[in-house]
Amino acid sequence: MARKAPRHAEAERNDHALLEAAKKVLAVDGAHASVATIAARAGVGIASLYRRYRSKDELFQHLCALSLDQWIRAAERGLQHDDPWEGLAHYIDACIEFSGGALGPLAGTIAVTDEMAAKFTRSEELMRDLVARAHAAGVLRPDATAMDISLLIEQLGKSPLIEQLDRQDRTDLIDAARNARKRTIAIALDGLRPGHPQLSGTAPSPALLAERWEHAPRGSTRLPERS
Amino acid sequence: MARKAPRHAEAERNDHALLEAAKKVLAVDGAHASVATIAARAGVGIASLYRRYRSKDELFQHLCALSLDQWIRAAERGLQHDDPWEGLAHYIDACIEFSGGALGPLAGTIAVTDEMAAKFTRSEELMRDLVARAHAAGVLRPDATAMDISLLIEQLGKSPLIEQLDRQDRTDLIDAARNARKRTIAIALDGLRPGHPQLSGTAPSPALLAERWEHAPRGSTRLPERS
DNA sequence: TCCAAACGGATAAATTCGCTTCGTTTGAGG
DNA sequence: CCTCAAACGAAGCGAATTTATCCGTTTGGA
Repeated sequence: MARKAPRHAEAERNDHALLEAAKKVLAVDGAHASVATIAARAGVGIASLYRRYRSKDELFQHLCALSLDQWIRAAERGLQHDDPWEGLAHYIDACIEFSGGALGPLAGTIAVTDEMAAKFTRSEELMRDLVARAHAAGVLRPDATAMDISLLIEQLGKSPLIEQLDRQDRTDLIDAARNARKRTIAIALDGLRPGHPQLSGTAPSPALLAERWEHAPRGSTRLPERS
Repeated sequence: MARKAPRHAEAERNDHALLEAAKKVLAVDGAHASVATIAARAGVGIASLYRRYRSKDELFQHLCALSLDQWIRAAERGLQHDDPWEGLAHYIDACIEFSGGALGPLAGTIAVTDEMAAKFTRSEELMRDLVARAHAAGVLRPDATAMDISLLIEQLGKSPLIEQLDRQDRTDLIDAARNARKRTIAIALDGLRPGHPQLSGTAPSPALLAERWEHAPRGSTRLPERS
């Protein structure tokens, strides 16, 4: 069996801290976030980052894959809800909450792995179900498509005000800002209920978003097995 | 009298192109946009930028002041509308359209001049009127405050999808993306109409946003007279 | 008590940025 | 058709970042 893991526990903790830190820093600094900032925020040395990920891009790819997992889980939990509207609303809330607008800036800057593309497809299917169920129950305005809702999530996930306050360490105000955004989200959700005038223009094609995850410029990079 | 302006016309055209380019680049690249990128996008040399503005910050300050003017004009035009709801809706639409999410990332990175602070105060007053009028006419949900609407505008102004497409020069898709965002905006506007359940939480304090423009770290920098 | 595994931070190498300097082009007045 | 000041574009400079590596130190199970 032998000496395999003298500080295995610490390594795993650091791995988690790194991913959490990367998400926060990405949300605040945008796509040009530096590895030094991420490592510092995680409270680890830079070498610990490069011991797990061969490059900055690989870290971001891993982060994307994990976020896609969260989307999938959120959709599954939404479908378990008995009330179709509550299920959809909780899904939207959850997606806005955990993504924190971190993935938007990343789009187009990293190579898309096969794994990521597959997870996106799965997530899209689940969401289509979620929306179809709400439509069938008549609790969602008929002219709102899954794409409309995806875009709404992306729009609301990124909050310039919260990012500014975060950047300036105004910890006294971010609670108020988060509360304020909750109200904005609630307003948008109300706009999704039935009983509103027909939306103008044609519904956006799902390809608009899908293209982001399907476009795989180079042979997919595979992450090394871990754990 | 004498030889005063051999190429005055070209200079003025370039000035305008610079400001327009700065807004676009800021929206796409965020607050770390470089002067080289801005000058290139405007189709002028770097020196032409520094001949008009003593520094990068001064260019951004001027841009902010101009945007605040646009906000004010949009609010005034909204108030001229006979229909209180139409006036408010057009105001929101206009603000989202021309700001393009350029000012959000700028917040907190440049010094706030007295001029900017004054213009923000004026813009805030006009908007309060706009909202009060809509409230009085009963065409706006009573629990939505001016702050709620300001935040909504800021949220919807910045579109990660459009920015990504812009960055990648996918000119074939940005029209579709803009149309898609129009739908998102329409949904949010519907959520502002009366007849929805009470918003949870307390209304955000106006200070949340105002603080951004009132905070004047150093003595205000004045722009050199031009024209 | 070992010693492999994991650690952190200094550091190398390359890039990027804000800004200046400089030689060239332009176009209205004479 | 010259003249020449005003405006131009772009190469270049030093300072500051950024990615990634190297190496001496710490840790904790066998």
